[in-house]
Amino acid sequence: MAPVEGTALRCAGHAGGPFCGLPAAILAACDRAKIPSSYARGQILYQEGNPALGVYCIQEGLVKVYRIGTGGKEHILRIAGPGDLLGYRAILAGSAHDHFAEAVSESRICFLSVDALRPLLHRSADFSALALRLLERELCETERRLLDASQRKADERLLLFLLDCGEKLAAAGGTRLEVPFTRVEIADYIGTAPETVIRGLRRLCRQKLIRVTRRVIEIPDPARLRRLLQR
Amino acid sequence: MAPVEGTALRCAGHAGGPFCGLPAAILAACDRAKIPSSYARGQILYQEGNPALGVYCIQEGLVKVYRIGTGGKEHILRIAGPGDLLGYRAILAGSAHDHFAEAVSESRICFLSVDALRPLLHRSADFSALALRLLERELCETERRLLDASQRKADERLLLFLLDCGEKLAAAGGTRLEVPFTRVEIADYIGTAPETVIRGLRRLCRQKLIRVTRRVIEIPDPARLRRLLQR
DNA sequence: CGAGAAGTTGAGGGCTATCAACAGAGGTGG
DNA sequence: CCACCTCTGTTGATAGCCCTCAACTTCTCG
Repeated sequence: MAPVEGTALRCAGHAGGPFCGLPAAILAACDRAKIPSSYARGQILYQEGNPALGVYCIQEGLVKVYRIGTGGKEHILRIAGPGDLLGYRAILAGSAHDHFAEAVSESRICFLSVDALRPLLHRSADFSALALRLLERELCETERRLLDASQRKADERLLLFLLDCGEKLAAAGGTRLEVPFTRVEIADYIGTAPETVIRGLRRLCRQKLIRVTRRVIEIPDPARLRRLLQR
Repeated sequence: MAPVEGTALRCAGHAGGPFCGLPAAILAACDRAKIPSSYARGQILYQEGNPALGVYCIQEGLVKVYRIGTGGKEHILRIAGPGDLLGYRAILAGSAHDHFAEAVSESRICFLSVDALRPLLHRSADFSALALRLLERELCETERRLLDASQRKADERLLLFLLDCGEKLAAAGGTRLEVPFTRVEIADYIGTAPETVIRGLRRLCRQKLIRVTRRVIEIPDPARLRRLLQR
């Protein structure tokens, strides 16, 4: 891919980003229309029921995407990181948002209003292809999680969470993770009780597989953890 | 929608079918290309790893879509019925199938080869819109199941299965279901053990909420079951 | 410093997986 | 037609995972 100047591309973070492959003209248009802003931990991007005003492209930070289930319990559908695009589904479906999006760490996020996007949407088949790619990826991811939720024990799901987090946070290759999630949030993500998360972490500690100090988790040997999940 | 003659439309089963909304010319082309055939219970439409040869449109019968999880255990991702389209995801992604599709009851299913489809695919934006709708629907459904898998007890998931089955099978409004699934398959769908399914059914029987004789399940008052799930 | 949130630990119990044994149905071959 | 076999369904017993509750500690922030 030719190196195209413009922050829309930089928003995507890297070559694998969502906008990768779009024509330069469209990238430039997006670039002009985008509104960058900062979010603190706990700030809401949008809520269930909100009308879809545009899409959000994460430049830096992590965002939790969740629903409220039975009994007001939060369920985290997905954790979005740099390069991920949020809020596009409601626009595709022409409906209101059906989930919440909330920053879990200090984040820099660009907003692209639907008004600015609409003319491009209708003019270019590239956007359909983009949307298809995004949906497909999200669907694969969700199906994988459904399988894990059905067939894995809580401890294994915790392991999966740690490894996933490792990939999202330590793209640099480091094994020391500053996990921005509370124990309750981890529990809401893997579908268990916070106490179970704590005891799971403790067990892994005792087995010298990880080291935990507050929100910092070190994974000396990720490959070893992955091996535990094989069988 | 104007009534368009052609079996492609009839394949879709009803006005809400997947092809609904496509131009008549495309429908006619699909109609010419389709190959109808019959499947017995247990017959495989395609397997994980198979190259994507085309799409399957279910005219009659039920098909289970599943993966093999840890320890060779089957996990049913979805149950497809009349009007549902299968196998299109591998074509969109340009990859091999990543799951299995198998008839669970006597079925009539039309096959549309990718070769016949390809020229249409590239020529028409309608197909993108169709694919987006299908993916979106599938994703919503999967997310709902993920939530249920994480937050509902096995008995509640059984209830959800029965109600879903009711909708799929008894479109005529009847409350008497000829469920084509074995207890093991029900267990694989809701993510539990077959014994748990059996005991759940028995408990519902004792509470006079359903009547079970072999594979026939009667639900006198679906609304009452649904109310149990509210809280 | 105080209050509230987050994290931790222990005890208890319910849900559910697992194992084992058996009953019934359906299909096959003699 | 019957014997046999296999697959499915069923039941009971047992064990273990994990949820719930409650108390307590630690951290954070005004």
